Amino acid sequence: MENDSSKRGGPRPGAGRKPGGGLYGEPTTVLRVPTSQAGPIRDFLSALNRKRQRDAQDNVLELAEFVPDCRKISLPLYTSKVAAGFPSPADDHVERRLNPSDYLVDNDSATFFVRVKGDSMIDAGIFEDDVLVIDRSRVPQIGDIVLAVLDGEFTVKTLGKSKSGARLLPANKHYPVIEVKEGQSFEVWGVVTGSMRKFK
Amino acid sequence: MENDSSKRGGPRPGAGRKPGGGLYGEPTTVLRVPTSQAGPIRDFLSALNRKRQRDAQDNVLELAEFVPDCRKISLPLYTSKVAAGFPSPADDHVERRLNPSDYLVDNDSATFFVRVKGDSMIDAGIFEDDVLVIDRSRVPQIGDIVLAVLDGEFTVKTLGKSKSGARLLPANKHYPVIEVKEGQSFEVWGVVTGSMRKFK
DNA sequence: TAGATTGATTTCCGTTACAGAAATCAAGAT
DNA sequence: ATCTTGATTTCTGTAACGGAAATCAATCTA
Repeated sequence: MENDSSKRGGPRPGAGRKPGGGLYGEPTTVLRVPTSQAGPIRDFLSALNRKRQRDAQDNVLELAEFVPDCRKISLPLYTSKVAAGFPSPADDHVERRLNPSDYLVDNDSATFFVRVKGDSMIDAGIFEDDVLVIDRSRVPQIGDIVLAVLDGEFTVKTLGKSKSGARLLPANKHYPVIEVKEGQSFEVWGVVTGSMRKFK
Repeated sequence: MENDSSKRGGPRPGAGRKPGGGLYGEPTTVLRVPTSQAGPIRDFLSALNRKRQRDAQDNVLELAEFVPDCRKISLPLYTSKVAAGFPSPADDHVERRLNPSDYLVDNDSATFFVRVKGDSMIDAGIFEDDVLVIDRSRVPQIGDIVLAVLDGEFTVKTLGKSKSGARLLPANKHYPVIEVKEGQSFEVWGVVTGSMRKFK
């Protein structure tokens, strides 16, 4: 201010923005919301404001847009109840079909099964008494679950690699990693391509 | 702490709550909202969370009908202990021959399949993308894993019992037990008798 | 041995604090 | 009569804070 004797401006007690003079015309509250919902909530508040401007005397707005979508799963096979209460193979809604043999076996002349003993692969979802599908024609890769023979003993483990050769990784923290050492006979007999289990 | 020589506790680098471990399972943002809308927005977020919990328990992805083998295969099932040599069809260690459909399906006309999503039954060895064998003709018992419909939503859980009726037990400690309440529509559509999985 | 306890660690969430923007005031200038 | 001006007051988005909640693994207990 160059002119120190300016007589403009000055104290105006009671001046200042009046309450309700903001964007929403009412007091505000700070809320923490999931980041994914911040945008939608902002959009909603914008829309609410636009509606309030349009309906100056009527500012009722339902939060209908924000009711969670409770759509049911739409499964054509079973959304209608047939008379007996159970769908039948002849039901017109059938869309998917499955045969376990076709699903599990790619190359039947190179496939056999092994029943599992123990829990060393439990974290990979392979439980005691599961039946594993073994495909001899598959080329084993690092990370594959394989049927291996180490010193004449069969074992099912994840194939790993170490500096000196192969290792067999259990999927259960209570079991040690098996390092294949010099002088040991080691062979991969097939790759586990699937598994099946009976519950009852 | 009266005993200064306690040896419990202590530094654990890397301990601490993991990201995504909060109420919303995602990062949050602070928003200022009109006070009149704070309640409705809170209600919305609560409802959204409840829906997310329901969705997480909803582990049925798709259904499929059983179809018989078009070409019957019968492949060897070996014991896991074969002393030496490559297993052969004449090998004494062949436990028996096995067809996956015969192994998994007891009652053709009452069987269908469900593909699973999520991890709510992971401790029962039911992983994402597993295909479950559902037998409609089985009478469900307490302790059975069942395909149930609760308020129009399919879910696979262990059937439990409470004082007031049924409950559905997840096999994952991170999921709550589902209590079936008065007024809810609840039905068991079949018993899980088996499962299968493709690894590759 | 399995499960509980413990002190430390890390993230989360509701609230408070902060600071610049926005709106308002009336005396003085044009 | 209208515009300008420095001061005043409220508003709004974001930063900061602090206790709660969840997690960790060494140690203890049954």
